[in-house]
Amino acid sequence: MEALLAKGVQAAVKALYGADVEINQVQVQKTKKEFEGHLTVVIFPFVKMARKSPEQVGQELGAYLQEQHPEYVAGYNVIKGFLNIVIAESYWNTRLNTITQTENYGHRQANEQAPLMMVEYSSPNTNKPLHLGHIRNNLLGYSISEIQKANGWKVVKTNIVNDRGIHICKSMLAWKLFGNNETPASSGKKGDHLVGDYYVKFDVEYKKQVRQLMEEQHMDEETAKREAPLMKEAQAMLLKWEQGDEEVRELWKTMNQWVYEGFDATYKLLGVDFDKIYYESDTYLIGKAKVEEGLKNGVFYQREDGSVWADLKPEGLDEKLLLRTDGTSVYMTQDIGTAKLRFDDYPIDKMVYVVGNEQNYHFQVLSILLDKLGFKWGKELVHFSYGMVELPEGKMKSREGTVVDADDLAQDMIDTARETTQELGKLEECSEQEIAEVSRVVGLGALKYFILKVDPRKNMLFNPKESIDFNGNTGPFIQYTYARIRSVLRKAETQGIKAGQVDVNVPLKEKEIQLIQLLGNYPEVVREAGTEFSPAVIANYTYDLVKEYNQFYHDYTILGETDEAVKQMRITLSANVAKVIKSAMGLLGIEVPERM
RNA sequence: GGUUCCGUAGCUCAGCUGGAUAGAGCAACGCCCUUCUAAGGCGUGGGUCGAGCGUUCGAAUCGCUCCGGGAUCACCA
Repeated sequence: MEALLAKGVQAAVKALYGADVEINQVQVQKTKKEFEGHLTVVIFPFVKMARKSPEQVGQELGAYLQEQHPEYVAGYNVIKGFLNIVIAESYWNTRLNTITQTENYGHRQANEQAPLMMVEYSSPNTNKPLHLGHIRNNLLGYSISEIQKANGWKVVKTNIVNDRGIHICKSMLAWKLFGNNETPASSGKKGDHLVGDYYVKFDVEYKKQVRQLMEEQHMDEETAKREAPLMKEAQAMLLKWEQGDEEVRELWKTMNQWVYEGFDATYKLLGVDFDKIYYESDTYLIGKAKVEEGLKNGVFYQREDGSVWADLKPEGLDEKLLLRTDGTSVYMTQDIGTAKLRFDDYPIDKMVYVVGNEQNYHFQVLSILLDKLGFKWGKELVHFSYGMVELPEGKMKSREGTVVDADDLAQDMIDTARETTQELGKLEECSEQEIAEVSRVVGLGALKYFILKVDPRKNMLFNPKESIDFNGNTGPFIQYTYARIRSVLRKAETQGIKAGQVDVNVPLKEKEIQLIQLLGNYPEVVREAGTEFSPAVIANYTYDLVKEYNQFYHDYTILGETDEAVKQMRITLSANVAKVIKSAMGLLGIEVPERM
């Protein structure tokens, strides 16, 4: 609609003033509520070429448009430098009919030739359970994948598990020393939590040793940290792992397996999934090989101590280490290896890394290095950089026990949803199974919406003391509206009325036009969410739509309407709002209930 | 210190490719269920858009300076 009007204005300016204007110079926006009209043309850009007052130009353009396009321009008014256009009712009804007919409205389906986007997200360490920060990562990763699919990309969701290194050895060692063969089965603990507990146990015992060494042997802190027997043992274990020591590898496999089972449960609870999972233990050697290849080709250089570096000073950055003196790999080396493996596995056109903004520098460097190594998508890789989740006290710190555990939080939300459901007396005649399902959907909806509605780039605050809301600009508010519409539609169906084509001449209330206009914007919103990499765009749009619908729902009766054509239109309008809510929430990974 | 992101109502956030008197939600107070789900709707109060200068017909939005905060600049991942 906006585009159509913009074109009309462009032609009008040409006809009236003989001036050529670029289409993007024509500013068409939604008319503010206080004024009459639906779309507004800003006319300041044309006053110079017309050499008339803004008022006059507005009048002339309005008159011209109405004369040339009576099929959609029903009227106009000019206030200051703004030309407000009233769009014809028949146009809106036609628009509604088009939306009703469109399959997968707002989505562009990928075809065979569609480009392939790989989205890496989650990427956990196997030494501790997922926390709130991971929740944001997982929700963003899943949602942006869905959004890009809706924009016509083929998407491969991937996860790189950091399954090796000193941190896992710490958990393994602590378990060996203090674990008494505890297993998830024997203790009933979730595997990732169990392993995480031993990681904490290591830290506690290690600190004791450090303190002891400082007090009894008068070491300074640095030395004590290095000399503590536990640390030395962990390092020895890592070495054994690298050498493929059977016993160490066996324990490593067992404990990682526990963690994976735990992660899988969390992923399932959150409703996120992956098409392909990579493990760093499989990719780090490939990274080393790739770096050595780069060394041979003169892309990198070696220092006298044997370490390998990339010189990024020409790019305005510093030098970057890629292989240590002892030849072992670092984080960057592993990411290069993973990239190589992925490149071999898939015809990747665009690579997206969903990783926190604390790693902006890392990805700036990675992009340059991949490009230097000849990965065609290296230069164009997207670091979907998102802000931290902060607590009122600041950053979450596992050592201070301030991390918000992912499983606990999700479960709390579901429990709260259930309590609220009971307090409000909803679902009283439903089965336990149905209540549990609605509680799950609503609780998770509240959590997901809370996270996804804020601009991903920004840091966000989570206050555990003030639990996540279920009223206002929230997931449940949107879900509730959906359930309400579904309820009306069910009743309509028992009366034998279904959504369908509406009479083009049916009269429309302003609120109804507003809704059709909002529905009409959906495809553009999906597109913007894709190019901006922002699920928040979808969330905020849906909130606006739902808010508008609730006002309509409050002000007008649907089933009680006596004019059959109007009734039909309202049912169709409602059905389309429900359709878009469900679609939009789907892009956020949020389910919608039939009743709540 | 270099780089970079951020600063909008008491709180959490929209708005930022310049456009009309800066919007929501929460919290506070008041009203609306014999009518399709009140997890809803309506209303009241609450703002030097961190500060200043500049560009412009027009600046929360663009540029510069400053103030305040975060991240990062590891032979950690």
